[in-house]
Amino acid sequence: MARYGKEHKLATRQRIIETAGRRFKRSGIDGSGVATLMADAGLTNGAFYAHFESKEDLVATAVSDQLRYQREQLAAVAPGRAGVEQIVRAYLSPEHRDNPEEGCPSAALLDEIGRCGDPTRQAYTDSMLAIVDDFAARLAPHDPQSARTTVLGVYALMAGTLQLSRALTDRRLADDLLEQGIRNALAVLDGESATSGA
Amino acid sequence: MARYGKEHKLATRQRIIETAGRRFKRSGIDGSGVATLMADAGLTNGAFYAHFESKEDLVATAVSDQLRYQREQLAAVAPGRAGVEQIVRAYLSPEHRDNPEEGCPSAALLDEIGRCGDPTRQAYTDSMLAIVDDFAARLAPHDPQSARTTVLGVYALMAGTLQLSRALTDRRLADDLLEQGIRNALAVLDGESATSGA
DNA sequence: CCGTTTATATTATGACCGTACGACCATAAG
DNA sequence: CTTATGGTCGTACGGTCATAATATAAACGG
Repeated sequence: MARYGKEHKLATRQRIIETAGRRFKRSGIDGSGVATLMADAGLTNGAFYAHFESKEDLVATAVSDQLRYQREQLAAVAPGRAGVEQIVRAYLSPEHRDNPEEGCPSAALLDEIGRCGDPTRQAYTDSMLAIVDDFAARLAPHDPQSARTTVLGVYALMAGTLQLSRALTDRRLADDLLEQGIRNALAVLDGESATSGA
Repeated sequence: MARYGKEHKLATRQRIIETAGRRFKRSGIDGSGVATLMADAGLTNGAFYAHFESKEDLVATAVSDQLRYQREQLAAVAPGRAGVEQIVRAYLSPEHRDNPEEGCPSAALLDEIGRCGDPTRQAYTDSMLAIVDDFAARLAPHDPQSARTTVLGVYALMAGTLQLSRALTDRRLADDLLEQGIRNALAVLDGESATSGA
């Protein structure tokens, strides 16, 4: 009875989710209307509600998807301290700052997510925990439970630093802040591993 | 010829700015309409444009005002390391997290500000620098220039941590993150002062 | 003490965009 | 050729920013 190959709708849905993720990061959640989101995916607004119950439904889904993608990217980096430093430097780079739509969803949307309803915040929390646990296991295989909070703290540090760097009009200052953020992130990570390692 | 006491309009303007600041922090910038903002101040939408050129004009003004207020609050705290620790603990407290409309404008709005136009970001930058220079002078009277970036980094760390704590639905985890943020902020501050002091 | 003057605020209006839904259509699978 | 699926288009209703016309109220002169 399947009139369309069953991938069709799923592929469309996925396309909407991905383009929406990018649009949200560029224009904000409240700043992105359904019509615009659908146009980004090459569709018109009416088709939206065949794929999602509501805008909030899409928001939660897109946030999850964005964090899932971020998790994959992080997992692809070489293990060990060298990998960690590479991640930190890439995250707190001028390139990342200047291309929010291709970057971290938390840096682009965190305060807006904080104002979202429970379903969206729950989706964010779940996906966030997957990232953090992934990373904690790599960072401290002997005690991933305690490393969880450390990783969360560093993540917050990096997201906040990138946001502030984006908000400043003084380029020089914004660049200096990124450098400072790298030092801070590494100091926290090294300091913590020394503490828990000793 | 002034038929109204000249304070009247200024007082009204200030009332709009202050109530708008609170509303922005609660509902976001894009999430707050002009009519709502005016109703908060006990007025109707039409009167808005007698006080401000546009919504963006108000946003820039309100952001400045919020940061000016934050600067005053910070200046009122006792100097020395004890004062610094007090500030960090108050900032990264569950009370602050759970009352965004009375709290830090950066924690509530930073990513949205990053997407604002130049005038707003410029206003943010100027007010931010006033806070940071204030604080840097208190923290390292001998070398406030270098302390500037340190303070900016800690500010970003704290804002990001508070945002993330607000986004998480797991209360326990959110609380743990705040504690971790306090440790991180103090570690950065103590580490930096040791470096520049030695 | 009262009316005039004028600043301030209200209400009405404009054109546009927001979410959400329903009717209709084209197409591709069987 | 039938059928249901995924899509477009049109629509409802409210909210958005902004402006203009109108009403109100405060301070002054007489």
